Amino acid sequence: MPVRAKAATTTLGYALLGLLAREERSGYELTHALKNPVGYFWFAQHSQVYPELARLETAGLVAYTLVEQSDRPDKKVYRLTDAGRAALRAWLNDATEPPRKRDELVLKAYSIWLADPTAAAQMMREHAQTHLAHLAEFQSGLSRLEQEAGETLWQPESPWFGVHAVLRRGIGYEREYSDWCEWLAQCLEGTQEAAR
Amino acid sequence: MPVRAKAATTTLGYALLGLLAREERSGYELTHALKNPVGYFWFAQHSQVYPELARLETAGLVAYTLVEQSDRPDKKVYRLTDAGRAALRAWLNDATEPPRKRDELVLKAYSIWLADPTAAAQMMREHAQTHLAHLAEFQSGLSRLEQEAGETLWQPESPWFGVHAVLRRGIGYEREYSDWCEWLAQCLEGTQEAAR
DNA sequence: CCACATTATGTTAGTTATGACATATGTTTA
DNA sequence: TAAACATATGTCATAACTAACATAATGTGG
Repeated sequence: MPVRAKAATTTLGYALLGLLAREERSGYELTHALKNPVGYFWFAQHSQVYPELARLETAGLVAYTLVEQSDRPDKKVYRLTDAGRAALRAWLNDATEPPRKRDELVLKAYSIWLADPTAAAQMMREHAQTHLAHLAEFQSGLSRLEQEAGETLWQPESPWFGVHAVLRRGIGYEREYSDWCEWLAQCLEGTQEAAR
Repeated sequence: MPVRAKAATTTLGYALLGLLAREERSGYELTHALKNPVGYFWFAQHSQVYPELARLETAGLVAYTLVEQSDRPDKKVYRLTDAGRAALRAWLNDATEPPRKRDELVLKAYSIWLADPTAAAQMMREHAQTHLAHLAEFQSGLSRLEQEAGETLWQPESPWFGVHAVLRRGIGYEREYSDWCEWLAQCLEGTQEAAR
């Protein structure tokens, strides 16, 4: 059974290492990569990314090369060191706590009996739409991945496999979320017979 | 379209108000209530609850009565004020951002191509079990609710309806999560033909 | 009888995360 | 021509959150 060892960095640090394990990137690029699809399950703003990169560098887990640019501001391109790769691998073996979720909409659902049912139903319908839109994004991401990666997206040693796994999670999550919103909307409208 | 108004308190504050809208509770009881089922989507420790209650009291959203006990330490029993109920209702109409998820296991999945597939598969199987256990808890919670609440759990004006909604979300979430873990484990073991 | 758990309420130090401020260059759009 | 946008890297004040410290009464099990 894996044991939770003393961490070499924060979880955000491992997120950055996981990105750099695939290719070299600047802080700016890492910040943008912390959107779709990884960032959909771990996110940060540049104000967190830059200091974290500095810490990772001090810890010897990443190194950077200053790239001078004439047309744009210069940038620091970071890469994973051997120590960084080892730390990332070690983290994968550590025990992981199930996520502690904080979801304001579910919290509102708990008090929804105090709200106007018609307005609440409309609100839930809007959220259903939002999550359907996210679902569509993930699904088209998976389609693109199938084009790009082919069979390698099923091979556990391939970096594409990691993207595949995250996209699958996103697809399941968004589908379930949107179904729940829709179910709740129907209950609120009193057309819940169909939903039972 | 609902607009995000200036908040009267933090989200944790609304969680506490939502609990107090149902019945009077002490800080200690609120902390424990911030487990199943509400707390499964919003949690806090007592070190956050007590100061937040003090702030809510200063803001006039809750009031308390000191209950002296001989066999146990005295306690402060908090109740919702009219202003508190109004603030809670107003919050329900505010726009809600979709939750920004932070899930370390999904983050690990992104880098899982660097791990030993056999060990990783075992890890995912353990997580599948954890989420199946949570699923069972939610399902038995729903069964108990059906006994207690009867038809009222389908009525949008009933406090039970809020519990019902949260439990439904929990059931869907945990089922989906556990399915994903299982799917990923099969992929890692190379028995993914069944999973495609 | 000692250790531990439960009830009960707080504080404090530290970490993590957010939103705004700050600066600089070049390109595109209205 | 002015404004907005993209690239690029940082800082800072505050807010939110965690883990540990602190206290105190009673009940329970070994």
